[in-house]
Amino acid sequence: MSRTKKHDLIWLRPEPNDRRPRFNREQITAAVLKIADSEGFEALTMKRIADELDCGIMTLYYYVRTKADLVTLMHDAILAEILLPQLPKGWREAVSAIARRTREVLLAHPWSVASLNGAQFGPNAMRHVEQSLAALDALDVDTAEKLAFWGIVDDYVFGSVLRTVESLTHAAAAEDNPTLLEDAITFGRQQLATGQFPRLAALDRKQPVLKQVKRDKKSSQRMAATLSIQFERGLKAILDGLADSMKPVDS
Amino acid sequence: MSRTKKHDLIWLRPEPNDRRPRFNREQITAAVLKIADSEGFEALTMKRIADELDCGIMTLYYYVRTKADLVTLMHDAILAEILLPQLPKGWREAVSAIARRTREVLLAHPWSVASLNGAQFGPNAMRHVEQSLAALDALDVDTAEKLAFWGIVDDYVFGSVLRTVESLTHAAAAEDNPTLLEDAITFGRQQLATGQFPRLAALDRKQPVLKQVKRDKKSSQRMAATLSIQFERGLKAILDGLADSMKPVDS
DNA sequence: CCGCTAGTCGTACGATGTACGAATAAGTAA
DNA sequence: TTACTTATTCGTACATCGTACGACTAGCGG
Repeated sequence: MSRTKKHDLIWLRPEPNDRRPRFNREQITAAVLKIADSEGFEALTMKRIADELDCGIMTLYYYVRTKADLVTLMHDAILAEILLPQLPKGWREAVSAIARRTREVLLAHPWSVASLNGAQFGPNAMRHVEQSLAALDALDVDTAEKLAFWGIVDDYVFGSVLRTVESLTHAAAAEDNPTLLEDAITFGRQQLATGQFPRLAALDRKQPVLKQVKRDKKSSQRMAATLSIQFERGLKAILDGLADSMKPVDS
Repeated sequence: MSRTKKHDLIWLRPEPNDRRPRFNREQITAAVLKIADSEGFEALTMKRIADELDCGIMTLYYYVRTKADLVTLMHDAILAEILLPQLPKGWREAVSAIARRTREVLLAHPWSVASLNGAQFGPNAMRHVEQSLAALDALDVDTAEKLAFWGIVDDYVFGSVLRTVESLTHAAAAEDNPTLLEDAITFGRQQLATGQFPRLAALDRKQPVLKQVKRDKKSSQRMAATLSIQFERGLKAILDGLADSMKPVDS
């Protein structure tokens, strides 16, 4: 297991390099992100990570106190990705840009939303909040109010991503287990047949939802586009509503 | 372990009652909910559940194929709770009522939001959607549009609850581990001291966030009230915005 | 050359979900 | 009654997981 043997030839002996550990947190975070992105959050095993880095499992615990720490690192990395290099002019555009960016990044790492139970507030979280406040600089209200404003938008973004990820997960599950989809359809039909759901039944009659859909690239793209439009609509509605709520009637 | 011994006295022998299993899913669901509510989602162990029901662990697998099935049952139970006995008049009031109810119930079962990865669509989910559509009966748009409308509101509600639960979790964690809170404060101060966060620093100067707060019942209530007001504000903004987006300019 | 200690990681343990199949008892047919 | 069937219960065994403990190694300052 020892990777550096005692050799006589100097060229085979590593240069004394200040006694550095083999890894640093950045490398470990990168490995962890890679695994989570390509194999899903549940594939994140200490063993899997150690294999990826080609080290012993327990070595990881030199860099990190617990597996939860790794998740914290992952979240902070994500928040770094969310940061915009610069904000567009105008608070509305700025807030929209941050919201869109947040959505994109979270969707690119579908495990992120599901796993943020008890996420810790790290350096990049602070940067993100600061940037969100900066987006609202032009607004003539106090900081607490800006935080509230931003919170509402963020709530919507997170909720939207949450449900989107949810539906993508289902789609994926249906893809590699067709029986599941079949069963779901059967169940849906049964329920509609009870007559308890007139509105849903009517919808299904007009444009059948309960049907086997061939999932090809085209349909996925169309679905993504629909979801994106839906998101924009909600975002616009919220911003409109909030903008209204901020200018008092007497102006 | 056998709970029914062979007795000679008839009164001690159970009446032949049609060979019924000891439990049904309803009872199991109830037990599971009870545990999750009182001890948290992570306390939900097959062993813990079996103990609660006073049966062997493997007995559970007669009623349920996998632990995930239990979670599915839990979610459906929650959705049942969310159903309103009747809807208020007027779409705005109806939608608000459903949204508030959803929030209340989800907050009453904080594990629900965190655990809804891959939740299955059950009977009560259908009822919930149907009711949400019913709330929008008065609107003169087609069903797909109503679904979109409802989706946006639901996204916000979920996101809001998600973040609220998040902050409650943190508060609880800080409570039974004061060191954690201390560390967080130290970290925050360090970060602010770097000067990278002028807006946050200004906020902290005006009304210090980074301080030890004695967590008593009063302060929890005040926090809950604040969060609730914040929620209402967002809800109003969304409904205003959506209502606007639905009446075309030409009327 | 010696002792120290930063860094690595093998071993061991307790906890978990669940596959398998044995044990039991209720019902049915003889 | 007796024997057979089968619904229901659950003990045992196992693979997998996170991680505590402590042994080992190698590079450093003395």
